[in-house]
Amino acid sequence: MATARNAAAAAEKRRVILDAAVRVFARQGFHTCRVSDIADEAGVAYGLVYHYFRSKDEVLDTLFLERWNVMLEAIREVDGQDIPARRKLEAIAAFIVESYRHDPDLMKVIIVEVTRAANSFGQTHLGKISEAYNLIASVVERAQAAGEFRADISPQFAAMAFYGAIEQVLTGWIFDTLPQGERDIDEAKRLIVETICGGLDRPVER
Amino acid sequence: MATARNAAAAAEKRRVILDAAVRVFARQGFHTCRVSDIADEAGVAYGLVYHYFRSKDEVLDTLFLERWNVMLEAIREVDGQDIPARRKLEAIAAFIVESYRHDPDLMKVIIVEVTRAANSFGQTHLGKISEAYNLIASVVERAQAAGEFRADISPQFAAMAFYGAIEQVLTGWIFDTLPQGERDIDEAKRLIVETICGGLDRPVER
DNA sequence: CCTGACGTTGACTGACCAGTCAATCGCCAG
DNA sequence: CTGGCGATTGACTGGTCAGTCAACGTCAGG
Repeated sequence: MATARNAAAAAEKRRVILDAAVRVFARQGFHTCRVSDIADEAGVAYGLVYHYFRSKDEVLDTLFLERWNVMLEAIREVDGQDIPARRKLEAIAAFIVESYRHDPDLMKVIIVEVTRAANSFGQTHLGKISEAYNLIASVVERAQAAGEFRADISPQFAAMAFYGAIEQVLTGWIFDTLPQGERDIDEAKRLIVETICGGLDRPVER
Repeated sequence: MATARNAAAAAEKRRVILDAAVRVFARQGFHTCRVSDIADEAGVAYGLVYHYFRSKDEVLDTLFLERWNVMLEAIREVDGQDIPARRKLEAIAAFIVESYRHDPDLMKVIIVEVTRAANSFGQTHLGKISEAYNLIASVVERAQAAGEFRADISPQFAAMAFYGAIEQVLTGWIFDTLPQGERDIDEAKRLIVETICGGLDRPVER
């Protein structure tokens, strides 16, 4: 049983390092922190980080991919349900917002260091990031075909607006430009979808 | 007249360095490039960059502030006009889109290295950046008071969605995630406002 | 108890680069 | 022609870190 026990212990150590990295990246930023900061935070020797990861970059890559894949999976799951498109967008927005509520540090790292860092890591993961845009775009496209959404706005474009609005709101929370009480966070789920689907215009009476 | 001629020449040299920096930052990114790259691109000795700027950071700060202030001024000017709110948002979107068309490299640098780099330079310029959000929010707020826009979406929030959508579209162009023919760029101005104001929902018949 | 494989350590190295500075240049006024 | 001042040059320095590696610890299986 030695191997199994070791493998489990090794996986745990790896996790400890990843979790420490999230805190350090969130606090200091990826470029500003040193690998030794991660090791210190994890309570582990400098070299051990290189035992579990090939490079500092790989630590961030791992964090990003782990979480992003979960999100893509969630979007696909929502997309498969037989509900109105607007409900789908609500579910997607809710998932992302809840991800933030559940682990703000991790979301901060992913958004600030990868998603919005289109130059450095965003470049590397452009493909993965685009997958999310494309999934959203296809939700919109099918909604247009079904007559749920107006057809004169390109789905790609609508996806950008939708995702852009979400990311901007999270960024607002991350950098304290927007209030982030429990109430505000719940309210945001509604507002995002309401803004993008309903629009700002005062509706002609119903 | 020595002083005057020198002053003009000095201002020109400074400009040459700034313009070179835009190209280098756009091509390689701020963190990845060396100060010597800027000097080379400008056809100037390394040390001269430090004659005109205190630091590498100051070069980027200057580029950002120069352009951002022009934009804030433009938004204020639009806001002062006596036109419907929707027209104001159209004008703001058009201004930003045209800024991109006119100098994509500069806009790329500002968005990628400052606006979206909320960790490094974004932090420094958070105040300036927020000014833009606040101006947009106040356009929305007054439109709500006047009954032009529905009142159940917070102006701050609407501003985030609006600005977020624009930035996401520019980012799409910058990283070739969205098509950027002349037609697409013109179309974008309309689509951004149409999406945010009109919403994605198929309108109940008019 | 021994052995060897693997987890763990942290001092060290090599590369890189921002910013400095002493030396030179070029232009103008007197 | 000359003195002087600001523009210009680029070699050099100091500090920083990512990544390496040789040594040490631990533990399971023989």
